[in-house]
Amino acid sequence: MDSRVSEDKAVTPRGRRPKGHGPDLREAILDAAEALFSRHGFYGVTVRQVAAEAGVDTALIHYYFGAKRELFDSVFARRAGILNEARLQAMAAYEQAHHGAMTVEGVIEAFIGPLLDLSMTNDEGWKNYFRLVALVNNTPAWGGETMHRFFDPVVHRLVDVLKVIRPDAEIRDLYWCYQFLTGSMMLALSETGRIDQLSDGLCRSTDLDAVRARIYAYCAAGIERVIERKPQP
Amino acid sequence: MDSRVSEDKAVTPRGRRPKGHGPDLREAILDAAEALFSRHGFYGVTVRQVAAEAGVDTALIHYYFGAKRELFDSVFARRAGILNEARLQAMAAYEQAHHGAMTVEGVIEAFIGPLLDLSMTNDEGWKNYFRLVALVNNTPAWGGETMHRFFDPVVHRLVDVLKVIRPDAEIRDLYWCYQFLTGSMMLALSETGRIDQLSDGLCRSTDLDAVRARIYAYCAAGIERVIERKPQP
DNA sequence: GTCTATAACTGGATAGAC
DNA sequence: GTCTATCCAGTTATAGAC
Repeated sequence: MDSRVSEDKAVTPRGRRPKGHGPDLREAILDAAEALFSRHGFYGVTVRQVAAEAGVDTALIHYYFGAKRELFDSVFARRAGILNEARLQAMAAYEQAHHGAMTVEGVIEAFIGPLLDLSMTNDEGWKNYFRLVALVNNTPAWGGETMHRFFDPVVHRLVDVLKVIRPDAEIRDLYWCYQFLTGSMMLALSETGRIDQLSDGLCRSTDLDAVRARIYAYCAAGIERVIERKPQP
Repeated sequence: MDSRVSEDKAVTPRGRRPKGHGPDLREAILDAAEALFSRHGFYGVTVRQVAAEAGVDTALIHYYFGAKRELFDSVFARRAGILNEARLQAMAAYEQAHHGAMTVEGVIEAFIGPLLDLSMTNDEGWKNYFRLVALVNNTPAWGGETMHRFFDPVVHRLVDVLKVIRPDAEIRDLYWCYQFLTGSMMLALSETGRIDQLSDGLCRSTDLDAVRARIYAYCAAGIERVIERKPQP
């Protein structure tokens, strides 16, 4: 790293890493923002609240990230890469291990499994992140475009693999099935507490083992039935 | 209905009907609020914006509905009754017409169909309303509780009927399947435009006929497979 | 890098005229 | 019922001290 910054815009170091002191404040801010945005949405959170939660001053947030919207984008982008990598790897591993004998359910497991794994990590941040993605996913205003920017490649990968297993499947069916699947998956990962009240405590939305035990079969069966019936023209 | 209101709190007529002049401003305000809240969420909309959209003054909104939150609740409650009524009726009709020969897919159609029907009405308001419900449905902070207050009875009805058709089914499986189903359904009804970009125009999220042609089969197959496999203890 | 202070503005809500 | 005018709490964002 060159110590002389010469003269390329020496104004504000937006997006710059902090020097390297003990507790990384930049990450702390992102964690706090992630937790709050995921529960109340972009407009439901103030920069002040994020600052309070992170134990820093509001000015510092603007110093690191610029405007509030840029902070939000940074939160969204932070884990997207890791997530995509994990999913692509899981799908590649499944293909390698089972090529010639791949099943729809197997592919679905490779596609959804990593999300459940990450959500069950000690890192509570992943739960918040998935809540955030779910929230963005059904934000009509700008959600579609955002999802598109970050997550399309993995989905195309899924569709491609399904097409390999079921060559007769109509592509449009696969896209619609993906949409059904992602709706179920995102709601489950949001852990909204709805099922707890609905079932009067019989099911708990935090019980991701229960989700895992059912969602692969549920989605796979749905996909199979849709692609196996000739759709009416 | 008694015409004499005697003396019960003659302060502000919150929640009162307007006298009976030409264009019903109260409804216009609700329509505007519905459209805006459904796209930007509660915090993403200002009372001023609602007023502008409805062509009225902000003061009038407070006159009719009180605080902003009460306006939101009024929007949410307005169509809930009609919707629940339509769904209960569709399910009852299905039961009557097919008792003895009910299928999972038939029940699911009775459960989901009315939403698609209403969304395809000329009344654009229903589309906004479903977007709003979807948004509330995965709002971790207070969404679960709100859904619970308004929509639990229809869901219990669905679960009961499914239990009749498949007496061996575990109740917990049915609740989880309902959650998967509602995630798919709400996302589809939100028409976020995501699938349009994802599929590069091959599918359009506004194409509810395409949704209808697939979602019944998808959900029914999912439910059947989940309840037919013995879950591991 | 981090904090203090504050500028500049937007929001919800109401009082009171008509 | 409806609008005008306004209050004031709370917000983003920045300038500048340390």
